[in-house]
Amino acid sequence: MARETVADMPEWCTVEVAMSVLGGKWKMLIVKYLLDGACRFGALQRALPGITHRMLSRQLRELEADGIVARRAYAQVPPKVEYSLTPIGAQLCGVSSALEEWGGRYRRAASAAAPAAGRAAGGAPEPGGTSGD
Amino acid sequence: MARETVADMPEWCTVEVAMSVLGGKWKMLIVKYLLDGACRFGALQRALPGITHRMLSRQLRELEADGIVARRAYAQVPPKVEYSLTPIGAQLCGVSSALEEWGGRYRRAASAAAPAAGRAAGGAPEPGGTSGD
DNA sequence: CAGGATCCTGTGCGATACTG
DNA sequence: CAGTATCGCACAGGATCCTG
Repeated sequence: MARETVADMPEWCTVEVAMSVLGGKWKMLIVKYLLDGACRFGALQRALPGITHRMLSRQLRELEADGIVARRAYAQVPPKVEYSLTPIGAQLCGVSSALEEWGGRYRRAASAAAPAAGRAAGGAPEPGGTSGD
Repeated sequence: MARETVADMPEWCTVEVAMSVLGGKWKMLIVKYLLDGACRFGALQRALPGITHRMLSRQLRELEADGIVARRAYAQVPPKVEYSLTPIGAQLCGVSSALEEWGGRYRRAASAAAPAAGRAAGGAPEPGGTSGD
């Protein structure tokens, strides 16, 4: 068992609940994209550069099991499946934008501190500098 | 190499930037706790139920390298080290609260859908139910 | 009290190939 | 076009012991 403990976690760690559902490399990205509107499997894959067919499929199924996304399959000859956010999934809008805003701010700071080297080897984004917005 | 690509990622995925820094099981929890104010290693460990000495140490060092937390060591005989958030780290406040809010809402929904079984085996939090805020 | 080193394990994530 | 099965690696996360 890994993270089937949503309703099982103590009161104090609601963020842990959220992270357990949105954790991983792709979940948030998928959600963020679906916030723009429902779309097909193929469209999603095209939208997530780097994700494999298998991974997208798996993440989608997990999100579905978690009640975040809804799956609508059309009984056609060329299979067509549309994914969309459930109401609770749509409410991730706030999380997504907060993450986006901070991410942008952080990257800006990181770029300012290490214009040509990312931050791999200690290039921390200058704590007391560019972050003053 | 895993995630030393902060300043290296394309424009569209700021959330990926954020997730790469805050991903993992503990980062967000540590940040969330530090948002309450600076505190010592021991206090943090006591505050994070389940985290090991080693893990906390490692996560803290990673967060420090990422410029999220600041470390202040006192040259005393019983070593005393205080951790706090850097300015950019403190700005995670919004992310943290968004996550908390959604997490709470999600758990509420999950509990409503599966009052006695979590959601391990398909207990998704009723898409069209309690989520109507 | 803080933190590093070593060892071990589960699983997240990915490449490829096959099915309907 | 969408989904699944198998295989495999690398890494996140953890237990334990050792140092200043």
